[in-house]
Amino acid sequence: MVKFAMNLVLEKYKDSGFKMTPQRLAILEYLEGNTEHPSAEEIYRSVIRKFPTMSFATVYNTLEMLVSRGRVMELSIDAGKKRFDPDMVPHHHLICRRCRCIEDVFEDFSIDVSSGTKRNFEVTGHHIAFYGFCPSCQDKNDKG
Amino acid sequence: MVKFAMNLVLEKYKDSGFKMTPQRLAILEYLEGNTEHPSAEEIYRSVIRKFPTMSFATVYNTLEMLVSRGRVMELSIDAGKKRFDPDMVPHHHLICRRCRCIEDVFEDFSIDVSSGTKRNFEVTGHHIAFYGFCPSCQDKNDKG
DNA sequence: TTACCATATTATAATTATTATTGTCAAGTA
DNA sequence: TACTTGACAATAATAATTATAATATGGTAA
Ligand SMILES: [Mn+2]
Ligand SMILES: [Mn+2]
Ligand SMILES: [Zn+2]
Ligand SMILES: [Zn+2]
Repeated sequence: MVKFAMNLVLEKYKDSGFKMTPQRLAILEYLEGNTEHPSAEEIYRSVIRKFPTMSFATVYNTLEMLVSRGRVMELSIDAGKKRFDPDMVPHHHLICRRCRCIEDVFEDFSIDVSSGTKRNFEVTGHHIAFYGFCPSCQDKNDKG
Repeated sequence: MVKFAMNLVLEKYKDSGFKMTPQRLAILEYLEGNTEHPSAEEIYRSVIRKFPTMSFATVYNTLEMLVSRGRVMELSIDAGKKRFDPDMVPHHHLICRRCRCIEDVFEDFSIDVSSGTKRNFEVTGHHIAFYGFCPSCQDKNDKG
């Protein structure tokens, strides 16, 4: 089962032009279908279980490579750290102000982008960040 | 003219509950009406011209105080660093992918927030980030 | 299959952004 | 005046990320 998933990821990236290594495969495997929007550290903490010699630099290098090749999205919606999204289909996010969890929103809100072009801004994309409190954080009183 | 502006800022924050100091006044003065969405460093670089003994910690402390009291907004739309917006009126932003300049967008796009409540997410606000290229960056070819 | 080489990995140093700590001082107050 | 409070600055500490350099390895061409 795990092996099968591994083969799928390997299959998917085999002819992608970049060198496949066990480390990269582990990172890609971790990201495949992952909707948690992990940070570099979370990715590192996960893959190091399988590859104890894994370097943090490898995680950053691989992420940088994947982002530059349009395989992974870099999200700037969490202050202080980047978070990564393997889902390249344009979509939006629900962000919990308390625990910083991030959920996907796939609705298309058909935003009128012309306000940008009015100002000679060439708009190539947009992202809606919905801020609020996730189900498990609504109970807890401290909404700092 | 400068003195007059200074008095306006002083007037505005006089009865706000926090102690007015020359350093804070300089920071507030710099932020007043500023639409550049500066980072802490840019604020520091500006105010230190008037107050050469100004500490970076004072900038961060003052910003933290202003954010916690709802006087200034903290923006998480630039990877790696926070940027600050003294305009508390809800609005959106145009972000240049190349030079990272940020422009205000005050249109109300009347987004349907119900997609959040469907998932038991309590949505308290939203922000649209329009990504693209500012007028001066469209000329330059390298759109990395 | 093997030898080669461009590139990946690792350890580590350096940088950048931010937060925490601490001693000092100045304004307000009993 | 003595006491309290909070702001300031210096500086240390931490977190996230990027850069450097030596070594190892995947992919390929002979
Ligand atoms: Mn997502
Ligand atoms: Mn703004
Ligand atoms: Zn939450
Ligand atoms: Zn620009």
